[in-house]
Amino acid sequence: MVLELEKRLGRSLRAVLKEKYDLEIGTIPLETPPDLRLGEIATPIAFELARKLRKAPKIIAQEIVTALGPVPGFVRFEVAGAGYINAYLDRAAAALLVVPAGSPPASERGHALVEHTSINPNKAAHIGHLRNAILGDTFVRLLRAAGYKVDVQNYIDNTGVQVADVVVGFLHLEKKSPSEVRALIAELARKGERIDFYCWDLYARTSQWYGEGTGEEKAERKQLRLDTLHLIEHGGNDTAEIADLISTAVLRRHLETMLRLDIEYDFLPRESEILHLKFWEAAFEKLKQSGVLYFENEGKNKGCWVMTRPGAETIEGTDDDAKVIVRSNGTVTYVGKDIAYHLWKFGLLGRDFGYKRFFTYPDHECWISAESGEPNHPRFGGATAIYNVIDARQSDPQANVIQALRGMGYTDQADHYTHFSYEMVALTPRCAVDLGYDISEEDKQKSYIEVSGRKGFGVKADDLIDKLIAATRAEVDTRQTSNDSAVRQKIAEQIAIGALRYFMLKVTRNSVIAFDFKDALSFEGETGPYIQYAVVRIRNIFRKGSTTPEAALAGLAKLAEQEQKASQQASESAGLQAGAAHSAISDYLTGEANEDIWSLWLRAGRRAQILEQCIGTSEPAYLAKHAFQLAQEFANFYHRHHILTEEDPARKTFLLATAAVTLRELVGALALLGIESPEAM
RNA sequence: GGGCGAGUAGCUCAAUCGGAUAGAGCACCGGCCUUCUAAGCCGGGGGUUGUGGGUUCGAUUCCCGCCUCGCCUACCA
Repeated sequence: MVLELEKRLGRSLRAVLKEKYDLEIGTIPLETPPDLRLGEIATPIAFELARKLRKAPKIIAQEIVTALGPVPGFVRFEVAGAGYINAYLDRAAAALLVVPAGSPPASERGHALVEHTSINPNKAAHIGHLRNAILGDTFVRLLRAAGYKVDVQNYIDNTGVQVADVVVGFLHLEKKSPSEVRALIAELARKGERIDFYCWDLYARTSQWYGEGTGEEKAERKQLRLDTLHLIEHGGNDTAEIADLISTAVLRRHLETMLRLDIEYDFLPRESEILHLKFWEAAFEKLKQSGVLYFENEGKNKGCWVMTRPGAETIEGTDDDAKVIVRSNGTVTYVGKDIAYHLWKFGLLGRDFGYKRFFTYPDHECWISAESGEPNHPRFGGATAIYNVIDARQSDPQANVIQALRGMGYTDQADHYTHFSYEMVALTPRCAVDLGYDISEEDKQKSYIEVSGRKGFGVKADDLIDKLIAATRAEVDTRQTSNDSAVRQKIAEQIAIGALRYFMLKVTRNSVIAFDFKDALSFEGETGPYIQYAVVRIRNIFRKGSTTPEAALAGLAKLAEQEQKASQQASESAGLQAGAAHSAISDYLTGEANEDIWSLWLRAGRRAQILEQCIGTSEPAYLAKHAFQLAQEFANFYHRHHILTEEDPARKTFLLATAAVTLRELVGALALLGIESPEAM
């Protein structure tokens, strides 16, 4: 509603500026005034024009208002302050615009590909990975709600050093053969234990082992690590078999963990297929042809294929700062493989993966890459816009990939490549101590300490989820004495997940989250459960009142219809007094005592506006904030206006409709955040 | 050394493209459960927006200098 009216006002203002001053303004700046007494929409445009027109802003504002005339949906415009133009909505009409459920978006906005999660499959997921997956999954929901077709991908680096490290652990610390590893995986599964937790410890032990022993031993172990990596990359040997067993088993665990948070994927492209299907060779040719890559004959990168870094000044002679893509021994770096993969994402590589089914969700299948796949598979790749949810530390390599695409002439694709970057989740020193980690005096002074999978330092995702569910279950048990255990468990899980997802989403992407159990386990104030609680309260009103939100909204629509009829009749019979025919709905939304109600309706009408803001800035936090504010305004309304005891039937209808609209918007906003709305709390 | 990001209330964070009186939550203090659930509501104290300049009608926001912190800066992935 607000978005529509803003667009309408913008068009009217543009027309006035064109006609009166012969000015073409691209977009008129529109903002929300700090107080409802100053209207609902405002523009400071007169300030901008003051210099150009050599007039005081206040005078310009007045001229614009005079020239504006009536605009449908608005009751008046005022000049305020030093030259603001404040627009006042027709409140009853605006509310009636919010009542109908929004039509589903035309799914013609394009084909987006979102890559998120992408955890190395060699250990359990930790809280940093949760932030990634929750941000990515939420953004997928936003894009879909806005009308994009979205493919969700989770890139699996199953042949990298991290997997190699844990394989070294199995082979050389635990002396296990492939069949023994296979047996271990089966054994753990049978006992209901987590293989990714097992690997978490083994990975940390192996990392430590590399650094122990004599200098000679260290060198040997370093070589062992490298040899293991090469055996895995090459494939077709025992080492590679263990890598495949482990990475696949751990990957399954990651999918299970994420499913607890309602996070699903469509496709899992793996590094092994990018290697074996020779994506790089195809990309290498294109990179050479386009001149993005050149062979370095001099300097420190002599003998390598390199590319100029983004933003680098063109310099004469040797560019020692260039990014190495192919090493002098002929092997390709990570960025090189990533360029090839991204050419595939945009459908520019000329090669494709094979596809196999891997994991079944209730309503769809998740596919995984394969050298030779199944004949009938969905199509992936060839997107028009891509979003890579990757932490801020990787902005350099991401920029390199974009630079390469641009250099190859794919400027449109480069422009639609978004590094959806976010800051890491770290632990507060207090939290680290509570978890039993030994931390240095230096670290104790810091406000946060970076987690490290290599050191086994961090909070595992499943541990946190278990802990959250236990805490919410204890609380639910004290409140829901009449519900049975299964119902309580379901509620506890919904609240726990709501708390966790909201915790990760309420902070903007570029701020480091210093994790603390006290904050994460909080269910009061600006939290997911606070919003869920508002939903439950509204549902209770309808339950106690023996009616439904649908009936309430229909009731309001009927009320509006009757008023319109009455007003028409009045104008036909009484002529001049037509304008004076007053509307009850309008009365309910005006006056000092009703400002909170109007404020609630106004915010309920902002969904489309917030959604566009989130997508335009790749920032889900705005929606999280919106949902909280809506819940907060409802809580305020709830305490001031008692609905079920309202005696005036028309006003009761209106108050019920207010609750119904709020309910719909809260449930909708929570769903976009990936948070369920419980029936009871 | 270079690049990127950050510094806002005791703490954790917001603040739309440069706009009106810098806002929330937590913590703290004081009230409110015979009511549609107190996971809630109301009230209160709390700020030289790191610092010094500049740009202008207007700066938390943009520019320059300085201070502090984090990350990136491999022929690792």
